Amino acid sequence: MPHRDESVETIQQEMTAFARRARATAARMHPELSLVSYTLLAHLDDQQGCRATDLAAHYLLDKSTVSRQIAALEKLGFVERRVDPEDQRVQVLHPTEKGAQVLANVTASRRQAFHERLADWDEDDLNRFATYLRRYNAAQERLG
Amino acid sequence: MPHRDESVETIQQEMTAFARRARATAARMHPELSLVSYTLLAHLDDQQGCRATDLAAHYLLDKSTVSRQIAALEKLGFVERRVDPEDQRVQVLHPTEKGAQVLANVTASRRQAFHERLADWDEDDLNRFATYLRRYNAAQERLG
DNA sequence: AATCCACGTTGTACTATACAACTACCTCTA
DNA sequence: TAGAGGTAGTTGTATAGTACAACGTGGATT
Repeated sequence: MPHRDESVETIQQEMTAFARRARATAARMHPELSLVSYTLLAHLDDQQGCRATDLAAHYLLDKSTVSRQIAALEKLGFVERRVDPEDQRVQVLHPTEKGAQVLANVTASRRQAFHERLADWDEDDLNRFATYLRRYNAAQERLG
Repeated sequence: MPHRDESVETIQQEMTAFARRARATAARMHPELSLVSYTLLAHLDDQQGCRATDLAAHYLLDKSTVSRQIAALEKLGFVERRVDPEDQRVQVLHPTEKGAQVLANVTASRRQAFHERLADWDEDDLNRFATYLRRYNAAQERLG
């Protein structure tokens, strides 16, 4: 059984390796929707629409970044804006039919990739791994 | 106990969330050395020097990307090049004294951050989490 | 020697990102 | 109710990271 420090070291190394690779892998697998666009579109779908500001706050992105990402998604016809009648400043963002479709495709294909990677894991291990990841991310959010 | 699919779904979500955040977090914590530069420099340190081509192959980066990263590290005085006397085309890259110093600092501070995030984990959980991450990354390397 | 291959650099282009300045609009207060 | 101040979003500008293609130089093979 390795000492605590060794495990932490491994976790650090593996998380770093993963982070380094993730975007490129995602981009290779889904040229039509980057990791960030995917995430934003998924959030819109999940929340049944929200504001650019909410996306920025939720994902710790600058509002200008979100503005441009959304502009790109709109240009692709994946997102539409509906001005809030209550407050003319606000645009509520929604996936379009087409956007929802693409999102569904990418989600399915991502899900399949994960299933393949995890195919030979048994159910207990999967469950524990999922729990650990949630715990780790929660701690990271808490501590910055 | 969640079903297999739910665990996979959680793993996917959490890995994605982590990947999205990682670079920005690293950049905030260590403005002096990006996640990529850090990784490259650490590899040089670890391997006691290697070629740009080796870095590119190991990290799946284009050689031009590595070339520019190394150029930047050299400009900062963190890396030096030694032309291989056996083959004039080859430059063996090494961290400088200064580079090794900075690397050590960043490593220490990253390690501390991980220790903080994982402070309230018990030893068994840490060990299992480390094992799972290694296994996951190995599978990802295998399957692309 | 001629050809081919390996190593690295440079030109070019694109994406993601931040910060700052700006416009338009809302809200609150004197 | 007019002005002050705050909020939502866009645009200008700059930077980092990345890839691909074209190239130069030097080693290896035939």
